Amino acid sequence: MMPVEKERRSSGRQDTGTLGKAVSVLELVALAESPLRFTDILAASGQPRGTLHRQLSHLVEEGLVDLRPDHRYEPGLRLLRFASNSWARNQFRSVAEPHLRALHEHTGETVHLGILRGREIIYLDKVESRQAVRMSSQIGNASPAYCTGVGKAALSVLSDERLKEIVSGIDFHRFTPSTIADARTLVEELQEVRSRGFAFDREEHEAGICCVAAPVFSADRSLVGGISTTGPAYRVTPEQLAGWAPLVGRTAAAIMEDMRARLGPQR
Amino acid sequence: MMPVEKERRSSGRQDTGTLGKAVSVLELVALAESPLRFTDILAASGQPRGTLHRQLSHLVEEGLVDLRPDHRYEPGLRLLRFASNSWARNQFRSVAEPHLRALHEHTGETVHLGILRGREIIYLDKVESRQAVRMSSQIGNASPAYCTGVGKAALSVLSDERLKEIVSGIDFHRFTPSTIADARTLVEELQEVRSRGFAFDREEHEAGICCVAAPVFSADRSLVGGISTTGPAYRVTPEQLAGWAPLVGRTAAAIMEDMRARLGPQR
DNA sequence: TGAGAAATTCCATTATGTGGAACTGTATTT
DNA sequence: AAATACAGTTCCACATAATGGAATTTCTCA
Repeated sequence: MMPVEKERRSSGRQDTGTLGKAVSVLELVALAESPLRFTDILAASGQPRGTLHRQLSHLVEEGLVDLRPDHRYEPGLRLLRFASNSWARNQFRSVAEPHLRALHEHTGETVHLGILRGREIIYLDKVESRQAVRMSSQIGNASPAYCTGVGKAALSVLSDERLKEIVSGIDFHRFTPSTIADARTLVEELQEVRSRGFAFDREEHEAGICCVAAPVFSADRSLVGGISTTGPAYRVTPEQLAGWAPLVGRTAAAIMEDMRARLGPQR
Repeated sequence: MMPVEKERRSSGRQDTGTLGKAVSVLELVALAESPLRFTDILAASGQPRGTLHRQLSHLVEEGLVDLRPDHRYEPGLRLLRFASNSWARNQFRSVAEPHLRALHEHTGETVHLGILRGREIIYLDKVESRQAVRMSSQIGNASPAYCTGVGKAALSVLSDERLKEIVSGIDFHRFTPSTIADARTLVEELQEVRSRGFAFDREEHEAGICCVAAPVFSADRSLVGGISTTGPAYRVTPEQLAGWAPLVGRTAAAIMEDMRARLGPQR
């Protein structure tokens, strides 16, 4: 017998045993562009047939995944239920909400709230310039931190140690000609963001989209994120963005003030 | 040794093994009013210490649950990410959306889209009368089918067989004086809904809130739900509701028409 | 600073998940 | 209509990974 060494997962994933594998499968289904067939998941997951079949059965049984009559798997409604509560009760988000509205009133442009998770920014809230788009497609979406305004603002308040750890793991990708595409440039940029107190995104993630962002963080910096005002490049000039910066900064400060008041100073 | 018979879970839950237990714990955390301590979860879950601790560690590791510095567990951001995609890509919802808007334009009141899952209605979308409340606390929320307009509309299009199965499992609870509180009354009411084609909710779930709802379902009725127009009792008279009924019915028909066109007639 | 509560770690035991292979059902081709 | 290929499901000997009682560490607040 020679168990040698069980092939280690490429990403630095710890061992979360059976659950981890099931969640990988769930992720595959949840983030897929369209409902997947068993075979598709089989190929993508690298799991053996029998195992995958049981995993999916259990996920379906639990309502996390739905199996349609045409044998395609799609995310289940129970996910929505879980997320709905966590969103509604998220303290970060609920504290920030009125401030985001106010910021939107002043600027007339779209306002975002995002939070750093690993190397990604997850958008927690959004106030759109156009009318009611309830749970916008953006909420819950993730974007790389290194090329978004909110992301750079968030990164800028991390300790050098944590920052180094994160930056070293970034897989840079040029979304547009102005995307920052290497660690050195990013760190330099973040130095500037630190001294300025806010970050710009000049079409670094999406062509034609710019923003100003300011960091928001809990007292112990265990929660790090940011807010931003975003607009189309043709309408929002660099001067305009710079003009909004102080307001965005004050809004961020007000949110942190409120957080401290509500959550107590320990965090 | 006498393993006798492993205590069967009270609710008709199948065996989903390790995953099922982990999901129960996740649900506990996700649906809790506020972040829970380890001990709270321990008591609520009935799991042994060591086991629960590992389960939570794994959930945290996977990002489904967050452990705050004060040793309290709260739902993790990854849930949001999963749900965001499933919501945005949900075909039922996306087909219905423009129709919901139109219905809202005509009535001026809040419009809901809900889907039946077991004995509950899960709200998939909402167009509010007042200004932008993006992902309202309602979206993703669940309410009992038997006392909501959307729920009764959905139940009314089920086969007698499926209906019987569901009704027999309902745990009736009087939310208001007018809540239907027994199976017989419910079935009678559903007969009426069937012949009328739409359902009313006259303050049966929440005092002061009424609605008219019409069923929406896929061709094979594997997906069953409904749409409704809701308003406060003081403003929305029974006559007003009845007046809206045909419009709500036509909207539901239009949604089903679109679904058939987009998903093909098989479903 | 100490007592008590809460959280975390440990580890022998065994229940549970694993995965290769066989099987069944359903399209597609000749 | 028979043959072929492909997708989905079931099975079961085996080994891994979950279990849970108890010991240990860490927090909390008199």
